[in-house]
Amino acid sequence: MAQKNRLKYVLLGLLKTKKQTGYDLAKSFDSDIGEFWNANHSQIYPLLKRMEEDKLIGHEDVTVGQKLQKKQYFITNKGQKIFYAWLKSPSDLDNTHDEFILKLFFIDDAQSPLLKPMIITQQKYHEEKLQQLNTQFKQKFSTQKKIDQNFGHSLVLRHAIDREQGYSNWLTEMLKLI
Amino acid sequence: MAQKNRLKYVLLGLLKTKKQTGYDLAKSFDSDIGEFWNANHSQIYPLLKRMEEDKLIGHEDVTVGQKLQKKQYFITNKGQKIFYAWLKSPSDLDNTHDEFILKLFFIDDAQSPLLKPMIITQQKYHEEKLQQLNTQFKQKFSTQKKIDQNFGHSLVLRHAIDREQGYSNWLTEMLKLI
DNA sequence: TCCTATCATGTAATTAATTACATGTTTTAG
DNA sequence: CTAAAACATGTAATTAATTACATGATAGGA
Repeated sequence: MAQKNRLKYVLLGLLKTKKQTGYDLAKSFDSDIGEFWNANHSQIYPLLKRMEEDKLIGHEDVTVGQKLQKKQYFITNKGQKIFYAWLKSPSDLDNTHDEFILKLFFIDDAQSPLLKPMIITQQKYHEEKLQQLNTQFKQKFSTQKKIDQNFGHSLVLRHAIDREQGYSNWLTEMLKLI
Repeated sequence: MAQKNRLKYVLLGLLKTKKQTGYDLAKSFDSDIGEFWNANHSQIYPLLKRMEEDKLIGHEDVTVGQKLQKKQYFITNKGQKIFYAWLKSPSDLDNTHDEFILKLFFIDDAQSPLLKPMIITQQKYHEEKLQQLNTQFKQKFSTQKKIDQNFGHSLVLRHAIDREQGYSNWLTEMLKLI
């Protein structure tokens, strides 16, 4: 993919809640937000530098222990402005790149022997995912208070669960069809 | 995004059914396959050249009218082989880049005034999409025969419809919640 | 006959994103 | 005390993908 650069907004959104280092930001993609967005540190560090040049963020140097230098990034007013402008702007949806769907497209013949094993493998994968997401939801949103304080996050996780459930159902339906 | 290069397999898959020019292949992404995969001619032409060097495809020159030179590409045995190897290989799913979901993630407060207009805009979009997909399905798969001959394609379209329906339902649920 | 849409094929410049390379510090568990 | 895991920050090389640049032919309708 070229351009769009929505990662910029992700970083601003993460910095909106609290000051963080590039390392902290990179870690966010391993857990919660990683469910639907990804980035590695080698993309994040240079982007932070550019964003600082554009005055969307700033940083203060923090020394840990004897020598370790950390950069605590924070969002600026300008950063907040463009973040909220983005939030209010119309969203567009990239088409999903689901490799299984792509493969399926090329199976012309309903009787193809390839079909069944493909579906079963995929089903296993999505069922695991579904379970994992359900566990995650229970852990993160055990109380109504937690839901209210991270409302968007809870909606997004609920959506991911719905999506996986739908996928799973569709796969089951397919197995019946063939 | 960098690498994966599944476009290679898409082109092979398209050439599997019939000989085509780069132009024809590029057009495929405007219609059916474009629902879930994209590519433009400036990516396709160089890739075809590379694929020919790798002996996955070949071409014959066709002259139309007085001077127009077309290149009719066809798949080779080697191309068929790696295509079917790919079909049988395990699939992985890139995470979806849904900008609306991303924005939602950053709405912490259930009472945020941003929420409602965001959802309504999105709902309109997905309902249009759903209608459009339903029309497409009726047009393409009006008879059982047509379904049987393009089985994978029909499953994929059905999946896209399910997905949109699920998305729509989820948006409706959200509106009730807030 | 002329004009426009579609057919047809490329290259260049730029950006996004992944993988690999590179280095050093601090904390924690055994 | 020591080793490993986690913290912390960068750069380089490569590939994927988009947008823009560039050119020309053919078919069909007005």
